[in-house]
Amino acid sequence: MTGSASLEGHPAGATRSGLGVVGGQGELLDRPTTAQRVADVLRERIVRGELRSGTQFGEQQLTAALGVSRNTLREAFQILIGERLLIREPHRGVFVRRLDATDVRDIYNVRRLVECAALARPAEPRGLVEMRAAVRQGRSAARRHDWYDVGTADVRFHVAVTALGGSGRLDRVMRALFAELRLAFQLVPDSHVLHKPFLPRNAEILDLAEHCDYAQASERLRTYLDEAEAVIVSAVDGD
Amino acid sequence: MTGSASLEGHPAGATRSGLGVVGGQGELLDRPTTAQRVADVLRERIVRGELRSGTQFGEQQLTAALGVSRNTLREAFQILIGERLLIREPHRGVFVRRLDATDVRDIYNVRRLVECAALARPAEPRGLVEMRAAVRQGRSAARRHDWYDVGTADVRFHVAVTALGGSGRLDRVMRALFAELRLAFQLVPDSHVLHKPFLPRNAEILDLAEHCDYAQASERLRTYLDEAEAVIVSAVDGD
DNA sequence: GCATATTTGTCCGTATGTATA
DNA sequence: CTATACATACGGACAAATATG
Repeated sequence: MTGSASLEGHPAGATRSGLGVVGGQGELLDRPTTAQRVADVLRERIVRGELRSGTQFGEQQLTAALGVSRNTLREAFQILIGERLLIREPHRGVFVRRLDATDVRDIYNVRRLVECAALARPAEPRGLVEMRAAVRQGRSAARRHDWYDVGTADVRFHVAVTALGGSGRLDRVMRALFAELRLAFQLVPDSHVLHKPFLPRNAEILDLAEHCDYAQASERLRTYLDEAEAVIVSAVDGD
Repeated sequence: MTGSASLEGHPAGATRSGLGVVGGQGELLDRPTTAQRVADVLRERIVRGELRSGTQFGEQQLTAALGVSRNTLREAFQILIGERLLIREPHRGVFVRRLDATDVRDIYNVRRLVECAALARPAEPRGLVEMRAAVRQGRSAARRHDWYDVGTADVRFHVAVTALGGSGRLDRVMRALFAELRLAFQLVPDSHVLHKPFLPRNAEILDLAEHCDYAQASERLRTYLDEAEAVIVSAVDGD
């Protein structure tokens, strides 16, 4: 539906690695395998909303479009299923995950627990720098009315908050959760209604953290999350 | 090395589902695919320590031992790589993950953040029941000197603590983390040194939670985690 | 309700590149 | 440096389940 997009011009020969710009998070320092690159491409498309929730991933069609074999494609599926972006219905196929209100509430439960805990402790300067950069990116994107990019900046901000927790594993897990969150964002018809009000809230939270008022920052973040959850849930229910 | 163990007697024909008792956490209500069951079997073996850290998973050998094709096996690999139990070294193969001191510290950073936050709030009765059952199981296993099972009970206890957070996604993520933790347990030569001292600590934490002293319970849990981390890290460094 | 077509699930064979003895 | 072993990736085959007429 979203047109055809080859992975790299499918070089007929096997075991070829094209460019592979994105690279996700890559296990260690490996140049990604084909399945990884396929997963990266599909993840990007899902997150951007080019592949809407519920759309089926026909194996036949995708192998043709991406220029990879069915086996490789299925390996990529397993990666994205593990990240909960895809869901497999046995003998029926894999689909872009469709979130309901319960999912949204669950995601925000995780965020409240993890992010608030991470923010409630003295923040490292590096983390604050990244948060500030995210706030700037968000404002810039809002001026351009690029609401997808506002969402990207928002995610970047909260990834930075998570990083305050000081655990690479937590970062990785939360990054996957934020990808799922993009699926939730798509449930809200007009993105600016969702993102615009929360732009200054991030700035406020950053301000409090910079003034070392971590308790207050954490508290503000909690109400932020409560309200964001309410906006999305109401959009789902009212749909 | 650990002998051969067929998955189900490899029925020659394709698309057969054997028994599949374990079932992990299953996406929804699907009867697991072959790759899922293979992943379940391998995960169990890794967690039990039958497949030690660093051992290579030869595709050729494993396909023969499990009676599945290379494609299916590689799908299972992707699942376990996603759970960080296996690691892929490009063009060399996949290996059981080998944890170092940094990994152990990282795991305990996550645990401190998540578990302490989950425990610091009013606990649901159901959660306490599960925690109590875990304590009982731990004591019983200790009487039998079954230290692996003591470890299982310990994990069960802390899974129950995590469940207090009230998020299915968090549970899932932490379950994977605890599987990784079993890898860390294996770094300590004699398990009873690791597990025995922490048996009464769980009971103490449970007691505090049952008396609704959540702040104190969370605090106790934190020192518990600090000490457990120290024990494992010292075992790694002294190795 | 039944026959048929399509798609998934799984296996096998093979070619190629990479690492290692 | 060559040879060997193995991982990577492709393509084709068939059974089984689901969708379709």
